[in-house]
Amino acid sequence: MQKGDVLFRQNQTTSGLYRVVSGCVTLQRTGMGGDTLTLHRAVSGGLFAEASVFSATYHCDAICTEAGSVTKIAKADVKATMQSNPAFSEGFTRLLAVQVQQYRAHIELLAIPSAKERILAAVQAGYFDATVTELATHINLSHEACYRALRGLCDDGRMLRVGRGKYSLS
Amino acid sequence: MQKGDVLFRQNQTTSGLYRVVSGCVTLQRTGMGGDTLTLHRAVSGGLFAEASVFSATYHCDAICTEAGSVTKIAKADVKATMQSNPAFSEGFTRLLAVQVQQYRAHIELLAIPSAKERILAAVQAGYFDATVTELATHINLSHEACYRALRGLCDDGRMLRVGRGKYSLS
DNA sequence: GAAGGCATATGATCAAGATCATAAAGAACC
DNA sequence: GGTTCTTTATGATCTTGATCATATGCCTTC
Repeated sequence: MQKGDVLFRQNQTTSGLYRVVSGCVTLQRTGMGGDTLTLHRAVSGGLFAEASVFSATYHCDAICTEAGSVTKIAKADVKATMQSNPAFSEGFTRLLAVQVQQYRAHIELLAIPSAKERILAAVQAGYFDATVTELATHINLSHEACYRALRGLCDDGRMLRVGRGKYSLS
Repeated sequence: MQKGDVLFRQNQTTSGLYRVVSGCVTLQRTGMGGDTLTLHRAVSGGLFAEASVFSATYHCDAICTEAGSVTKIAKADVKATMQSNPAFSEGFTRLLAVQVQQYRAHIELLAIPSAKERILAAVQAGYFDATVTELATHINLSHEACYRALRGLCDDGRMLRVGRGKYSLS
């Protein structure tokens, strides 16, 4: 899996869910204006497209953003294991429940009007694990606004610039 | 259950999920600034707080916005039934999977920059089933901007004003 | 090493939504 | 009927983030 590779695109028929062995995959949707929106970032050990097990088509694009490898788990296998193994079933359901709550938290984050406060909340929530540009697309900000807000937070003393493109909570 | 009643608040210990028999309940979170954000609206027949089955505490407030009644389903009952009834288990899991996709779609909706386009998308997605004010809190707009955008869409001929506070797609 | 691409960074300008203010219609309550 | 509250609705002003422009550092690739 190389950077830029497309694992699947939205509206494609679902075949199963994926586990990231190494590298990084983002789930994103492309608006009518060509603007991309990051919905999820899966790194080593993470799963993605879990909800596809109950859907006929994928609802977003899966793009590799860091070379590595993934394993696919077929829909049928998941369903069969859910039937036969209650523990797996509960685990899988819990996984989705956690996602529901994460998305709710994310929607709440997006509702924060001020760019600075939004970024601070995002950093505190551990969203900022990649590039600033990536963070920006994740939290509905232009990357310029994102850089400026980070700069502002550093000026306020609420964050620290620890290197080029590297910031941390103070 | 009267209008304004609180079914539960965030951070309270979870006891189970709910089914709305009649009336309406909204799940909302209150920001540090006192601003409220609507995360979900459950009407007759709808469930809410499903994800709480796998969580120790509720992650938002449940407020009655229209008098009616609800039934509570205990966490333990859900878990037990999931163990013994694979069909129920799959159904419940599917419910959460659908929610995950709905939230993703909602996040995508929130990413639409233009107020008019965002509202149009929200109306097409069937979000506009209550008041304009309610819709506004649901899609991260001030209610003033919401009224104005609706007016603009009517002027454009893309929507129709069918009465005071009533609009429909043209 | 040269070239190209991407992330970083900042400045200037502009448009769009937030905010504040005001008012009228409708519903709820006494 | 009168009072109060909410929703609807619109106007004026202001802030803020989007957009456009530009430049540099870093990494990859040839």
